Amino acid sequence: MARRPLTKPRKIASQSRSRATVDALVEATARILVQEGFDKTSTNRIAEVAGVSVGSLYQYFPGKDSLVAAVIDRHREEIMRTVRKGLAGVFDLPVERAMRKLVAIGVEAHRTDPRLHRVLAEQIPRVGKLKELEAFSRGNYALFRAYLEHHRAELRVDNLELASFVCATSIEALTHNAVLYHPRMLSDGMSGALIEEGARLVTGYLKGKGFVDGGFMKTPA
Amino acid sequence: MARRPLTKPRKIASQSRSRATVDALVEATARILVQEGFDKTSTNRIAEVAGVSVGSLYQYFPGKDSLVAAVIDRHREEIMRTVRKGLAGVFDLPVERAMRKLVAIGVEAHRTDPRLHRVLAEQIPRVGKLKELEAFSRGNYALFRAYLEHHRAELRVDNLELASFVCATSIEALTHNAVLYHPRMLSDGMSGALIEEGARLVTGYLKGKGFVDGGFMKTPA
DNA sequence: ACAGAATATGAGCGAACATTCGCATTTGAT
DNA sequence: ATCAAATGCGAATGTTCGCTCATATTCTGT
Repeated sequence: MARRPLTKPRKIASQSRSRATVDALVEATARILVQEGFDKTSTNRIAEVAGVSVGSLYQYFPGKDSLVAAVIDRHREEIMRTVRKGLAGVFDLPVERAMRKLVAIGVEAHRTDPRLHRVLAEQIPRVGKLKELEAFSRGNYALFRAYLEHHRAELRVDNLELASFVCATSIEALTHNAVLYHPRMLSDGMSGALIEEGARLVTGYLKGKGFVDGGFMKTPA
Repeated sequence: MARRPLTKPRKIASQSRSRATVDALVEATARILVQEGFDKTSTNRIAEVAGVSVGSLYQYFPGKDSLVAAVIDRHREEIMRTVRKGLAGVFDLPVERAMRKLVAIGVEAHRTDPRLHRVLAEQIPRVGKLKELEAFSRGNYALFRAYLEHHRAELRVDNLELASFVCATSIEALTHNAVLYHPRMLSDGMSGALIEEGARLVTGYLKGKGFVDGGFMKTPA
């Protein structure tokens, strides 16, 4: 009965089986989010599905939101793993190929558990994870900018900041929307078409400085 | 006391002052959404801010969600008014100018009460308005496609469907993100720069069919 | 085998909310 | 002036849900 008041729910973790409990809880949260929706995702239900009791839940998580946050973190890490893997070598590729690769990576990343991705994307504001998400975006965006600086010679843009924003935003939106809302656009070999178009979009933008009034494009030096 | 049971909350409206009540409720909902957030937006609070009683609220709205839905509809209509106004004459403009105009319209549309727009964008999934939003997107998207068909001769794309998706998605994302998350990008005369870049992005995509391996662009016929 | 720490349990408390219903007040027509 | 319908009121009700705590079970080192 040497029970010191564990009033404030702890977050400190595990020595053996508690690991399993934590995993089960996070896994259950993800499953419920996908299959039953955010509203049905109550602490009691999570515990039930995880096969543990609510009490145990509160041993490791201060509340429902932190459970969802854990799911988000887990998902994001999985995505980053995909991205890092794909990013290898891209830095030294010439623009056209690099862009094609980047769009492909975007598609691939969004394909990581799309149903979960969609729910999370929709419910992130609710959990106050927006800040982290913006940070994440800014990261990609900075990475992109670094690439552009490195390849400045091949480009015909003067404002790299703006160009990074334009490209990163477009690629993100394109892949996000395609995967989540137009899945049939990616069935069969169609995904190649999207990648091709996306790459062409940003490549043209980066390499072609604009139109002279007749409809001509200039060629990079 | 000829009181027939009004149990089921009605939605039928007004003959005079009830109009004011309904307006006050919707207006209060919008104000609370912006200033206090979705979570604080309870029926009681809405009634309080609107200066009416909860009972009256339930006379006209079956519940909190329908209030939010009303706000959404109202906002969307305002946006559509802006868009329609801007769209006049665009249909017959040549590609480059049309695109510039379209991006400008996107910026303008998102500037309609950006704070409300942001909250709504974040909370729409919660209210089950996603279907309508998708329909709305598809509308713009169809409009865009119609434009492309009309100007097919000036273009160098073979898949109009795909091209519409690429352009509409990019413009939407660009303007949305710029207005809501990078407001300083539009202060001063900077908005011109964004419009210029966005227009160049899609125009280049539509008119330049792609690259030959050396980095050349072809010129439209 | 034993003690104490770690972990697990789940009924139940309490706060927040949505919603109702009996009644009061206003409006519009006669 | 009078009445019925429309509108408005808000204390009271019921439900949902997060969260706690007294207790039970398991684990680890000795």
